[in-house]
Amino acid sequence: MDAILRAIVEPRRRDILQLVQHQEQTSGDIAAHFPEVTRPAISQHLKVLEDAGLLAMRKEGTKRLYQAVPERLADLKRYLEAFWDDRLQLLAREAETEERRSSLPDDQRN
Amino acid sequence: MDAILRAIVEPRRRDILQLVQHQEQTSGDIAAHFPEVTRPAISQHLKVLEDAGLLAMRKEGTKRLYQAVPERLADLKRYLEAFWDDRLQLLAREAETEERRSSLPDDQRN
DNA sequence: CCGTAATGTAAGTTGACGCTTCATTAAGCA
DNA sequence: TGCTTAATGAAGCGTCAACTTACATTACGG
Repeated sequence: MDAILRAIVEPRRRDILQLVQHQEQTSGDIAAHFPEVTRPAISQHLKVLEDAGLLAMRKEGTKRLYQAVPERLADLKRYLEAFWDDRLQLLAREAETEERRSSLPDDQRN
Repeated sequence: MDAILRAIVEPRRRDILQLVQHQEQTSGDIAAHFPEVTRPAISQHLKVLEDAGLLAMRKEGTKRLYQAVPERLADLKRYLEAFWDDRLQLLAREAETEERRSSLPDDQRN
């Protein structure tokens, strides 16, 4: 999950995700949308996105076609929903560090 | 929006956000939950979160009380909804870089 | 085979950032 | 005023990641 978050934080990678969200694109096509950086840079971004499971790749001759994997974005969406909606993680961490806090003067009301 | 995304990518900052999501906490209280790092480190994280608008601070004597700003998280939520649900941004970028692609040999089918 | 096109990999540079230590501000209190 | 507590500021360090240039791989077409 951390990998997904790190992947989509980079603005360039978000742009790439947008590009291949609804149709396959070759590495070259994608790179052509970003004249400000070189092709290897795009290649590296594609690798990060693929490793995070956000992109699927299939070869066609010497070309490589990339496309978004919507399920992974759904995973992220679910994670964030949980993040801002429930306090289970908070409680978990509370219990985890409870003992260390016993030296504190206040905030012992739970 | 980029600031918000960068802020929540750091796992420690997500933990901090959880801590102050439903109740105010002093800087010291927050730092006490993270014995693995020093207080200045937490201070710096708090500053990043505050700059991103995710945290509100109020002084009380020598203490500083922090609390999450739910509206900012809502902003992020809306942004992500738009991100994976519509292709407006894709179309915008297409139009933006259309001219540069005219030198390419392929992919001229739209 | 050999050349060329499409792409990825390797190595190195640079800037950002999370962290530590040390110093500083600010408030409360004798 | 001067001491203590709560907290940030500043300088410096190490690591990571995004980028570039140069090289390697893979597949097709003569």
